[in-house]
Amino acid sequence: MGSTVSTSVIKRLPRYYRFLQELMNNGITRISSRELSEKMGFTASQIRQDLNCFGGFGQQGYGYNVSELHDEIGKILGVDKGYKTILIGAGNLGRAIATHINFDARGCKLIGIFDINPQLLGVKVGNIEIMHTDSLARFCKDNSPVVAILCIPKASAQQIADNLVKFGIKAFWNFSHCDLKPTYNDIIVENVHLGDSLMTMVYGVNNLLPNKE
Amino acid sequence: MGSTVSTSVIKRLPRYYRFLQELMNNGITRISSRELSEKMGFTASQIRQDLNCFGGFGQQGYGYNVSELHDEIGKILGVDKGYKTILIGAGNLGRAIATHINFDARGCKLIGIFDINPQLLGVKVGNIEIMHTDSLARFCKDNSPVVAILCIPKASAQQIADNLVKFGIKAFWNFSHCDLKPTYNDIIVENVHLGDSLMTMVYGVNNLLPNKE
DNA sequence: TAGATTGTTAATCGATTAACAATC
DNA sequence: TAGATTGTTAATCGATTAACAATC
Repeated sequence: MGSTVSTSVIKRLPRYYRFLQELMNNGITRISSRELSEKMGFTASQIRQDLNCFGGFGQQGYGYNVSELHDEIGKILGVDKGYKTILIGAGNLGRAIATHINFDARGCKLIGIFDINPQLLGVKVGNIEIMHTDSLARFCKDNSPVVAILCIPKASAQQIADNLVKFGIKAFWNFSHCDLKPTYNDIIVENVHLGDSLMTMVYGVNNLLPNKE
Repeated sequence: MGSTVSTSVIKRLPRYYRFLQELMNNGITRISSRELSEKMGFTASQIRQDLNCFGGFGQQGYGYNVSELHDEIGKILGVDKGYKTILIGAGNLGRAIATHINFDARGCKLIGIFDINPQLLGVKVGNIEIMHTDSLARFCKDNSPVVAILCIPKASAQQIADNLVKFGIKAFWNFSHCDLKPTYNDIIVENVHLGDSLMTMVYGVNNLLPNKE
């Protein structure tokens, strides 16, 4: 239960989950850590090490049952939990996230979208009507969402996050251009810095290409 | 030049860059590794260690000059390079990326957007007209883009990437739901797995909340 | 049974932190 | 000069890899 698994391992779990899904789709029912390692680019040792953080899912002399392992990892990740989720900020990025992400397959259920811009009120994104940020408190009281996705400018992000914690939000998926510091303990924060990711890539290019200057 | 800096360090550079920008905006001209460590949540040791991978930017007894350090890191990252960039896939996510990201401030210059859907031809995203994927070869010949952003379904991602490499693309910012394996060497790939990020967060929630079952 | 492959312990490697001499 | 803080080396910590006994 509570025994903490390192975040390095956790971050690899979704990747295992994806590859196992792929294998299932290809009708492969059984795989050894060595075969999986070749497909995924991890070492077989690491795969066995990782999986054994959660239990012995394999069988000596046989390997792993693909769909069984897939389901186990899904359970560990919580893909079937359907945590009630709201999205704040229905700009370009917010609307894209709302429509592009398969929340249901990843343990979330999108139940509300909010924006501060009155012009967006009632506009539909997927099958959800955008509501005004003013109605957040009421909505949270009535529906008890657990996860909040922040697609708002960094200036307002911290303050809105603080409020949301008061409204009972337990986790943030944060696309705002800042590092959230939740005021309270036991709040999960996953910061997504797309700009940082792009700059990392640019560093790579910059150090790959011969400088022409 | 070529002396390799670990990716752990590289991935922290954009974060330094952001915080230093923030400090500049607040009119702070000078900072010690200890002060910076408190703001950023790294240890002072790590900050000095990181920066010294690239040179001695500080001064004993004084600390670091904020704007100088900011500019040095910017130069290391290549934020002023303006690498010509194209975006493939003008769906919800593609259009959001095109409009939401400040490419110019991150070493990229978005010069073309492509989609396979004929209905999108000529539609403007920002100030760029969507072109058909069929014209990619021609466009690359004429304009020599270096970076490609992939916002296309995973089924077609690998094949399009292979083609783009033939057209001279040197780096991918990949939002497709797959891990790109570029066929050639010396190609930079930055995979962004938004779904994985969400699942990591869900794992956190799942292991934080008391299971009610 | 013999062969294969796991689960798990031990060895290695790399990254982070601590310490301190150099120096502004 | 004395105080502060870097640059850098050494110590620690954690994560990855290798090895192998257990076992299917």
